[in-house]
Order: sequence, then structure tokens, then C-alpha cells
Amino acid sequence: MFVNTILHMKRATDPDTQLLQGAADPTRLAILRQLAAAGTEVCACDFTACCDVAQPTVSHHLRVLREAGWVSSERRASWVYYRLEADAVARFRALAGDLAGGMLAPASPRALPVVQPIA
Amino acid sequence: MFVNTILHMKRATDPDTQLLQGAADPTRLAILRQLAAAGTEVCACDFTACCDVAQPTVSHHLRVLREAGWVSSERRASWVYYRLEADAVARFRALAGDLAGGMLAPASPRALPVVQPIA
DNA sequence: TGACGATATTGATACTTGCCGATATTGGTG
DNA sequence: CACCAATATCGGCAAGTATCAATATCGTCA
Repeated sequence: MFVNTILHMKRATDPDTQLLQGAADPTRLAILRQLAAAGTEVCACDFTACCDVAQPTVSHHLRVLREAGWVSSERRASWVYYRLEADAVARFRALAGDLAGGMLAPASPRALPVVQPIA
Repeated sequence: MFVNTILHMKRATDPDTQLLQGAADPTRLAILRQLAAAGTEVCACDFTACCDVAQPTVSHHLRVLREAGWVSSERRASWVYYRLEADAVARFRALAGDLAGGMLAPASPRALPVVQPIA
């Protein structure tokens, strides 16, 4: 109450909130989905094609995703490749599991086996 | 491309993005977690105690959550009770599953499936 | 080295959001 | 009805953010 009254300085220092905020944008969600669908790294140039925003905007969103822990990037020749961070995905799923904790899965015996990447 | 060039008017019309934006705030995430932990409906007055923000702010966040589909409310006497919407939780988990899609089955030849114990 | 293509950064602008105080609304009670 | 407690809404401010044009940076190639 006090901390907040002085000046509302609380924003998104919590890592879970940061993760969610990272994904909570149509463009960034599209990027994440494209990465998930690809299953491997994706060239930054491909995102520019997919999302109907200008190149600097894509670059901005990629930075936000990187800072939120969602993706990592690697420069190769003239291109920069982005890949999903397994850890972020795992944390996201854990979060979803937490929120679902109190709910009884009505008819979902289809518990999909989680394959852990060995290395 | 066009819609966006004219004037950037795109914000969060996508239901998935709305769901994520709903949860992407420390106060709202705390509310969702409290609801999940409770497993049943929770009185609005209890949220005021938990999150260190003023009453109007809690009310505001509850509205955002309701409009995002995360919760539903029911008035009983002087109190309003909120409960998690199973549908939203399901959609959230599905989203998490989608993003994990590429990571669950890597192209590694001998990826022995580690079955997660039924929590 | 210079030109070029791919990304990133900067700067400016408009929109969105979180917050609170004040006030309205709702429902129970005397 | 008047009063009170619990919530919701309003009005406005401050901070955050999404966007783009212009420009800088990096890496390749001639």
C-alpha cells in the first residue's frame, strides 16, 4: 500500500509477468507461433514477411521477446536466426498448469507425454 | 499491410492475445493464482487484502479479467464472488501446448519419451 | 575499399494502461 | 427512509508501449 502510494513503481519485475507480457501482443504471439510451428530456428527476415509491420517494429518485438527470455538469437552471415527458448516454454506451461490446478479435467485422458530433450 | 499503414489500429482484437494480456499483469496474475489456489469462488474483498493496491484498482483489474474471459462474477448479498472460467484456463493451456508443440517431439532419432508422472 | 543487403538503434508521436481520489450504485439493516 | 458496507464507475494523471522514418551497424562480395 505504502510503496505504491508514494509512486506507482511496481511494473513487471516478476519473471512470470514478464513472460506473459512478452507473449501478450498479437505480433509477438504470431512470432512465437511461427517459431513453434517451425520447430527450429527461423531467420528474422521471415518474420518481416509474416507480420504486417515494418522491419524496425519486428526488430523491436524480437528484442522484447529476447529480453523476456522467450527467444535467443544467433547471427550467421548476414542473417540473424531466432529460436524458442525451451526454458521459457517450460515455464509457460508450468504457469498454465498452476492456473489449472484447481480445475478438474473433465474428459482429458489424453495426457500427452512430455518428451524432455536429453541434451 | 494496408490497415496498418493508414493508422496503427490493430490492438488485441485476437482472443488469444486478449487472454494473455489479461494475465500479463502482476496484480491480475496474483488474482488468478489466488483463484486457482482456492479452487472455488473468491469474494472480491479478499483480493483487496492480497494485492497492495487500492479498492478501485482491484475492481478495475477484475473487470479486465472478466472482459478477457478469465473470470465470471456473481453478486450475493453485498458481496461479489469471482470464479475462474474453466474455458479460459483450457484455452490458456492449449496455447501453452501449441507453443510447446515444436519442443515436445524433437527430430532427435533416439528421443526416448519421458512420461511425466500424473501430478 | 566501396557498395549493398540484413538488422538494430534512435527519435518522435499517438495510443494504451495502471493507479488513485471522488463519487455513484447496490443491497442489507435499523 | 436513512445509514452503512461492499463494489463499481468516472476523471485525470503519469508511465509504458507500439509504430514508423531515418539512420547506424554489421557482414558479404566485387
